[in-house]
Amino acid sequence: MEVLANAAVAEICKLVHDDYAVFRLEITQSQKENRALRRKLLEMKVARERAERTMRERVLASRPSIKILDRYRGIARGEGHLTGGHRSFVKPAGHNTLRDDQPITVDEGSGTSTQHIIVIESADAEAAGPGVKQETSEGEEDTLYSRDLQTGAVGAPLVATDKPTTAPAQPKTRRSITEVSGTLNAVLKSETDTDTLTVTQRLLHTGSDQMSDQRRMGLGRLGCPPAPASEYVLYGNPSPRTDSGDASETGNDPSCSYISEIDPSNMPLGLEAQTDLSRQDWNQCSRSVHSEGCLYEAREGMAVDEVTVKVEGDIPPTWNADSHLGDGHTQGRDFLDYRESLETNPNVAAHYPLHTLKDRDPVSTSMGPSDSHGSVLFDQVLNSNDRTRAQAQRGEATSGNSKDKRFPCMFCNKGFSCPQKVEIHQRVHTGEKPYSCGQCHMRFTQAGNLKRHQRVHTGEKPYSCTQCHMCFTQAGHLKMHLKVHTGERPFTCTHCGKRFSERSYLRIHQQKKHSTLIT
DNA sequence: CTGGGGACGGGGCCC
DNA sequence: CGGGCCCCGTCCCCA
Repeated sequence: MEVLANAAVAEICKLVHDDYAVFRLEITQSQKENRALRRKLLEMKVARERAERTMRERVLASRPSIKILDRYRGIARGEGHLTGGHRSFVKPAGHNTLRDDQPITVDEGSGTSTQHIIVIESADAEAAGPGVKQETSEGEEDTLYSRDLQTGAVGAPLVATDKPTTAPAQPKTRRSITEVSGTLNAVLKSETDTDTLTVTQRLLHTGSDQMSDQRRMGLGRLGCPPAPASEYVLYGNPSPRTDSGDASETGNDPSCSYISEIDPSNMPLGLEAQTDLSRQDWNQCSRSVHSEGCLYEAREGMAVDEVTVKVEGDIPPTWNADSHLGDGHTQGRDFLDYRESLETNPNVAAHYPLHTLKDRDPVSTSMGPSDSHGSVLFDQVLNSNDRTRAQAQRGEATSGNSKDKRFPCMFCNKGFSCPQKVEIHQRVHTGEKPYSCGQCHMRFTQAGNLKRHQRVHTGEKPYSCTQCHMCFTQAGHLKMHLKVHTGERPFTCTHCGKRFSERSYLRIHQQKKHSTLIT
């Protein structure tokens, strides 16, 4: 018996050993590929940097100034320029002793390091104050960005996604490489949507709106803003195995278990994973948004460190909001509920073929996506769903059983009287905003809302108070205002009897004073 | 309290 | 007459 047991153990050990060897081999190969890609990236950076510096030195006068490095896009900004000296931190192309864990520095300049480089890591150039202008014009930047978009498709070579970097600071380079090495997370994410969505949800709600419209115009094939070059350098990595975490950089021996707590700064970005079709678009969108969220939040100094995702063991391939999102993630849950609805709601199949949503690009179908779309858009989607849910809880949502409302929403099953109503309503879920303001790039789900909005620009205030000559852009505001004169306070607190003119005031009051919510 | 926007229902018009 | 489409009014939320 013992002999048999020993034999079994020995056989198991042998199998494990063999598999381990194979695994290590594959990891090593992937590491090599990663290093090769990394080198190509650096070579590209150096080449572009040289070219750009040469051009700038020809054109601009030599005067010391401030250079702001955008660490996330690799685009140097500054009013002036460096006149030479030690300002390049990228390893030269010919340097072949690159080590993964080695800070990459290059002195390609003249060696007269007399300039100071101020690295403002957390903000755009605008935040640096009026004295600092962008050295790179928006047009140029957009052009570059467009190029990135064109080359940023799946399978795009690593080098093609890089952007010219006039003076990439060491942290930037280092960061990029860290991200490149973050392929471990890529596989983890591709295998478990839950990770992505959790992170996405966290990022969505810290969205900023500082993207230039031109950049936002560059939507991916799903209408989602693509991750910037440095963020998706491994997007569509042709390497069949991307799960080779770089041990030297991540500190995780790839041969070890993949149980890891993902470094938020190393979160996978823009990674494409083939999932089932019914969820693919949403996944991709959310990933793209996630990528953008990471990027732009980071640019704004947002603490991406908020995001902590634990990946342990086997995570079910199907999303279970309750098990993966705790309290405080209701919006994320709602967002996911839509996907769940897509899969489970019989109306999806019964009334609207799934492709009707899948084929619809929530953003690209809009007229000139140009606003703060990305994270903000999905933030709105998530928030709006909370509202929808709240309305449903108040009984405002119908079940769809009504004879007059026989057109149900494929997401929430709410019934509407006609397909157009459903289409408009479903924009709550899809985020589609077809109506764009020509003055400010605001976008709306309904034409009427756009029309109302445009009064902001025209200054039109058609609703005048007969009591005080105040004018309002909305009839509802006038109606509300009239209560000032009439003293009407129809909303009474059930706890203290205090009366309010608006329901929202009452709710705020009850939240603050009585810690309760009106029902 | 004001102002801006999200969302929905109703109604008119046209085919 | 019904459906599609559009406009408008309205309620509501939030900053």
